Amino acid sequence: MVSDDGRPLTLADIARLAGVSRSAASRALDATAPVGGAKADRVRAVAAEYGYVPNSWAANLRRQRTGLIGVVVPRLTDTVMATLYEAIVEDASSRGYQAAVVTTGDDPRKELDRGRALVKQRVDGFILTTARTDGADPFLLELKEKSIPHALALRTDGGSPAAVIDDRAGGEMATRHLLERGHRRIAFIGGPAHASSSQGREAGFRAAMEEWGVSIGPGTIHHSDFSVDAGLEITDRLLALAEVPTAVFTANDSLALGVMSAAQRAGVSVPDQLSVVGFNDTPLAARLAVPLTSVKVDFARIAADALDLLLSPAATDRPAVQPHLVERASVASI
Amino acid sequence: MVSDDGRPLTLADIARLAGVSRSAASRALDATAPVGGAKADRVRAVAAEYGYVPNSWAANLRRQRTGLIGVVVPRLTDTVMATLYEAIVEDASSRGYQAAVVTTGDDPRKELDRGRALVKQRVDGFILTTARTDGADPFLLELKEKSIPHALALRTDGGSPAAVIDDRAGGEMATRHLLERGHRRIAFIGGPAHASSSQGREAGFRAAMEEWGVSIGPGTIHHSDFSVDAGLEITDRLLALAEVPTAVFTANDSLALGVMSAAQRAGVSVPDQLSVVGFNDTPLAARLAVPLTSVKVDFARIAADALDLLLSPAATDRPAVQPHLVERASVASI
DNA sequence: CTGAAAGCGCTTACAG
DNA sequence: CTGAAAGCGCTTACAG
Repeated sequence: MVSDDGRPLTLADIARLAGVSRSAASRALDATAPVGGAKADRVRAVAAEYGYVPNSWAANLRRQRTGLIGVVVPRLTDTVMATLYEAIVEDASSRGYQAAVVTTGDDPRKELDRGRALVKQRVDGFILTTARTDGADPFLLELKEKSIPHALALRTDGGSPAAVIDDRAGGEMATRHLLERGHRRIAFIGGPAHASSSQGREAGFRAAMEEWGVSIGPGTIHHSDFSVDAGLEITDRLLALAEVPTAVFTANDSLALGVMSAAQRAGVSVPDQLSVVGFNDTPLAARLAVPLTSVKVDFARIAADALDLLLSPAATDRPAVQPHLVERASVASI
Repeated sequence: MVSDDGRPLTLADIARLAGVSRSAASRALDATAPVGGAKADRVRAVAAEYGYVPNSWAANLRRQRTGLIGVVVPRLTDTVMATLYEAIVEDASSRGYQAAVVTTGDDPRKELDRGRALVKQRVDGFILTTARTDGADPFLLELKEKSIPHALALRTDGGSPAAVIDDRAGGEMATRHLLERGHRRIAFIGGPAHASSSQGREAGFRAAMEEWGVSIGPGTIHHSDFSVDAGLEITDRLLALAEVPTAVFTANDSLALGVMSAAQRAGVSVPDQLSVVGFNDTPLAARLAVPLTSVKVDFARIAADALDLLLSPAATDRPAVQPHLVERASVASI
């Protein structure tokens, strides 16, 4: 594994041990186009015997790349982002890449600063979950302008390659589920207005309501920042309406959690007086006092699609990943 | 920022532009021991003007280091781990290091595999949150055996350098708080028996109970895997005891969440019939239907201490970080 | 303080 | 298929 002085073996060591030149050793060990021949076999045998691992930083220096992928997320304390990043790290690793993350706290200024720092670290490309449809995303604009490879995940800006969920289908299935259970006064709580994910889920909500010929009540559509606090606050307002909704569909599970907390604080029983459907099916959903019905998403698939888009020059946009509804106890029939 | 061909400027470019040798340019730009003189000033002016950023991978290759720190955590979907990792990334970045994370899912086999993969990537050192006091930690043993630099965070194995919380003090303050509110039948739910964090919190619990001359009831001390599910399940057992506890102190917030969910499912009111105190004060604690009283921890401090231990050759063990109690609505007086 | 030279560990035209 | 040579972008003894 290591030579006498405790340092890792180098290609030169392997070449010497196999009795070939460094060039031949390098070519024999090249994973993409391994060369044949007796000498090459000997090199591979020696490398395996000594557990030789190429110094990928040196190789990348020569190849003029870094093997590093920059990942930009709002925060890692959001379970969705943590799940996605874990999946990216794992998948990237299997493709011979490393992933480096920066968090933006939803601050475009911070995103620009920290994203640029990663550019200076010479990452080979970026995966962003921070895309906006309003164009107010300075870092993404900079990537485009400088032609730095990038792919979007979970959210799209309408232009760049993006690995996304079929948000509209998810919104439809959640809303239909509530309609089928007899609900008619259904509220929707979305995320930020510039997030395509929230837009799609809202579009699905509206489509299902229209399909069933149910009108959307006044004061029952809200937007937010995807936080528990927003769910708490908006629910207080919903419960104060003249016609209180009997159900709420939220664009993520954090909002749903806020809805349920606010309902409980107000003495409103879930699901008897208020049904709730979330989105993402985060691990906590199943473990709440009242287990949450939620739209489940395959984040490993999203991660794989985003890496494909980034790393395969020929990759075209992937079909949106299909979510599905996981029914639990937070929805009652009326 | 870039030369005509679109590639980043190199040290050679800066040297040429400043009319000095590459050696002189390199020394002028060396952050640790910047050299004086008129030429050096000129180099710095030119570098600033063109926004030159050294290729740190090339520098590290020459310096025989990578500037990469490996971070090993059970999972990133645990808010505590996500918070700590975010803090490590940020702090490491300000010291000129990158952080690469691997997750183990609490599986020593996976930890060994993925940790070794990071060793092969030639990281300069490791920060682990997976230490055990029972010695059954093959990857940590390997790091010690091969003298690979490492520091522990949140948990100690009793030997390696470790940045930890004063868990015992935290356990004492949580338990005293319950005792002061009149509780006597207090249960404790810890984490894994091999986790020093859990051991310390339990020791604090026992010390406070003894200090107040209160005996610990049968069946009221439990260990777990720190999960919500464990909190749910153990609470079911606590509620079935002949003498049901009036309060529970849990070694983390996930367990506390499980306790509260199980209580609500069983129709037991928190805090009227059951008081709960958690540990870590994760963001969710304040946003639950019944806001959770919890022991707050400064994770940024832990991250900084761990990096100090890893990177400063002269660093001695830091004093354990002092937690403090955040009182909310989950504790009632009796 | 300065420059010429060597070298970190690798890959890749080039000529055979 | 193979080897000798050049070079990725940097740092650091060495001699002045």
